[in-house]
Amino acid sequence: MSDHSTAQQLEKTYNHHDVEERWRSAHWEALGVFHAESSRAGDEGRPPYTVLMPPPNVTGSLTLGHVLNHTLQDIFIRYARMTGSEALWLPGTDHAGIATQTVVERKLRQEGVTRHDLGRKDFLTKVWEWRDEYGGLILKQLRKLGISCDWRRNLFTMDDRASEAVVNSFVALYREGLIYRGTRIINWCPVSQTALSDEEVIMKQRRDQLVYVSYPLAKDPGRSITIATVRPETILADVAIAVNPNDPRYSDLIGELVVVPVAGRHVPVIADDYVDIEFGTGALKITPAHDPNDYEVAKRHNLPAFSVVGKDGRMTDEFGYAGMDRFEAREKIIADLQDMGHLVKVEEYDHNVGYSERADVVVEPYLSEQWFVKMKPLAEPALDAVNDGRIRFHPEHWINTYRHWMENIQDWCISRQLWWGHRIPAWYDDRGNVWVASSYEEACHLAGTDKLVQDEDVLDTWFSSWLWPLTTLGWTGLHSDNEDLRTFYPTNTLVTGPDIIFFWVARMIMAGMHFRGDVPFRDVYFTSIIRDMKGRKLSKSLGNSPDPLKVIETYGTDALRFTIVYIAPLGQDVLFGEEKCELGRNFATKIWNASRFVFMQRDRWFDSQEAFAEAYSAFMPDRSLLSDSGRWLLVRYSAMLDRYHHAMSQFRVNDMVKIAHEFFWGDYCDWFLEALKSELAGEVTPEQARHAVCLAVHVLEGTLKTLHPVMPFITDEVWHAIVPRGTDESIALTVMPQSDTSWGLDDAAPFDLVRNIVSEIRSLRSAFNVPHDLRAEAVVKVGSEKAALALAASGRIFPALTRCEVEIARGIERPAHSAGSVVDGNELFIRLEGLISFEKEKLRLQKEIVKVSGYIESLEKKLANKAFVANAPVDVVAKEHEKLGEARSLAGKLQENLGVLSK
RNA sequence: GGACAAUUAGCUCAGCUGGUUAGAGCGUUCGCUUCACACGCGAGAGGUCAAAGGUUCGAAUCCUUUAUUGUCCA
Repeated sequence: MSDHSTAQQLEKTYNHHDVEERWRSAHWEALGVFHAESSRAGDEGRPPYTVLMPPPNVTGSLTLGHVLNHTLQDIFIRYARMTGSEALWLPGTDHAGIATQTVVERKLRQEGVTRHDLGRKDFLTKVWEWRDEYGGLILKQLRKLGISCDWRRNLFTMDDRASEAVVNSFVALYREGLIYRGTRIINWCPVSQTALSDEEVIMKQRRDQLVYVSYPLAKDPGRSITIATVRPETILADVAIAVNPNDPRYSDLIGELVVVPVAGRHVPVIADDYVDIEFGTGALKITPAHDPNDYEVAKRHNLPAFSVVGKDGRMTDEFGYAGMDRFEAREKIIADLQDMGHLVKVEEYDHNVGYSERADVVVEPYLSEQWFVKMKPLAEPALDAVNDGRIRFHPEHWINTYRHWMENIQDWCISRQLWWGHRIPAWYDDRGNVWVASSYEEACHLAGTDKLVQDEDVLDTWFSSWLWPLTTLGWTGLHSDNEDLRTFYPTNTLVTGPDIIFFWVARMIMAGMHFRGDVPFRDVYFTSIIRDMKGRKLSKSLGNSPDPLKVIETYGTDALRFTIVYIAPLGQDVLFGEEKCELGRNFATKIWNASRFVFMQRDRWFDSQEAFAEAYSAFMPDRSLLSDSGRWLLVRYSAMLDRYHHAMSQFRVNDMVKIAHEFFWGDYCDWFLEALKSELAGEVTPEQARHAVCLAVHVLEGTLKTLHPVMPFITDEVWHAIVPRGTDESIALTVMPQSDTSWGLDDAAPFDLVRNIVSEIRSLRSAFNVPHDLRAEAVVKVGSEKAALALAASGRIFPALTRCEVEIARGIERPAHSAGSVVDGNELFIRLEGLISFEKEKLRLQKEIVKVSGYIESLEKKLANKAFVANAPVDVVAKEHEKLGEARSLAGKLQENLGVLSK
């Protein structure tokens, strides 16, 4: 037990700084409250429930996207914990190869040093130093969100354990023939100077010049063939001109040699089906080193490939452009072609061009030797797992995207020409043979020599991320096994953005299926994309991304968490403005104040904390002691819990939050607590009063639990004030309430009538501009004995809620000088002598009658329709009859009232 | 060009398997410092559910086409 308990009184005003400081993550971390143990789960223990945190980038800092994503994960995990699961949330960070190396290199450049000056070893030392100093920032910021992961298990993708898994899985895949080394045209980023996978290339529309160039025939310079290209600078690397074999325009030229302009080289005209007759001139220049399709064509025709653009995006040719930037060279060669008379024309041309995701420059198709993963064999089981529902996507429609990618999958280029990352476990001997092994020693053993040089390249960061569901649970290779893996794998819910379906989600499924033989998770929840109020994506350059830490400072973490979930429906984009957090802040304040009120009543009706604690622990709602409002509350509470749990089972987190919010504010505060005020002020026995107070606390506590997953701080604070509780106890470890169906419609009906009458009286007062401080008299001509009982039981709440004394009457006529209305078959009249204008009241009644008549007409028409009566289900028809009966009765009463006024 | 999503009140969105007199929050109008809360309470105004066809006894909801917007893939 702790040495102190929390205060039983809440401060007069809610201060989120104090509250969130008191229950911050570090407090629970020190107590180990969010730790999960495989020993507590399993067949005899609690069911395991695991959430895998998408590892944030170590170079990152907290964004609203993180806030949404991690709040959702926290909601799933806290809900699971409170519904009996052994809930494990696995945190970690990602080493982000290119991003991190770029950051550190930029820092070094400010000191006037390049990584090459330092050398590989010293550079990596610098990166680790940087990581130790700044890499924890994002985790620190995440803790501010109050998220409940098992921080003991925090993993970094470059940690020894994760690295071991990377090496072992690489070796395993290589030995199965699923990893190979090959010369191919890959996407090259000239800024980062590394290969990229297809997924790291973003297609952007761009306007370029389509340049028409004529190539003279070698044997007859008077004749020429014209091609169209957007990359005239690569003319220097042309090895052929290709035409379609079925194109009559060029059939006589096939086999001829043409002269490459500027370069002066003679190249053949070849025929290949790949050429599109319709496009451009129907003749295509073939530049195998600078275009993947050309590369294939060249291979078919045994043509050589050579390159004129270097790793840095500058020309490397022998024709006078060497050293120029590729775009500069493009301008120059157009001018030169013009001068030499080869330029036919230039057209503006819109097309899509690949850009490097990180550096935002045009990628260069670059011919080089790289490592690849053969994807087809891995994709098949991964596709099946989603197709047959072993993995479910929320929202479901993302399956289409997933399926499309899986069915058209290309091999994955995994080597990166970087220093920061997992170095490829391949060694070369002096004859150029490659030896793939888990260690240098093993490679030497295989090669039979110790004169081996390791491959210079590192692996794509995603090559470690795709193992995340395995490595976070201690997997280091094919033969790994441990209690955590057995208990917590497959994990349950993955919350991530749809933008990384290919990068990450799909590949994790492949890795999970391949290495562990089972899906890595069962449900994938794709989060909304957060935009600004104008619908634009949040970006640093637009300056439209609010700093979550500042928002937290202003509104509070609970407020931010609540707001972002409240406005983020499943599968829709979210328009976020900082001021929307008022919604969450206002709600937090409401919770605070309502709780304060309830605690005031508790302290008024109980002599001591102990007396309350004793009565409360024994509390069971008792019909004979409850007021109608209390019974009504329990019905509403039970219905709320039903909808709440249902929403959660459907992954409709934002519904779940709305359901709890609506119940608390609308039902609990606006009706129950208001009724309770006047009930406690009236003639109640102390026993009834204490029972009512216990009920108020009981439902407050239950509602706090339902809100706890989304608002962890304030709910813990208020929960600790209910009865004395140690600071080592948490609402997070309590059990979520479930609905209780023993509270049914009969319990709700009496107070529902009272509520409807209260609303009607308020409307009438407002319609006739009755001064708010004027006490008025109302009469209800009850339509049933039940109604009479209900009004008698709750009569004392009317003056407080309506400033009207309400009298129950039978068989009376409409009182003179009154406004009248009908509520649930009961007639209501407010005496308003001197305030009522007969004309106004007549007009109001007439308007009402017109409205009801229209309604009656539509119902009559419906019921007169034989097809409707014949085809519609019986209960639907019955319901329409019922509606009609009620509407007719209402119209009759209104008509009668109007008659009285007209007399 | 293909696939997917969206289009409901001034704004942001609910409305799930067709049967409501179409809802909420914000904003707005009016009244209220009522002993938990003005970050509040109460009462209003505001919508031919993007358009046109179709299915059906019945369509905001299902189907088709069109328009607009967005995302992904060529």
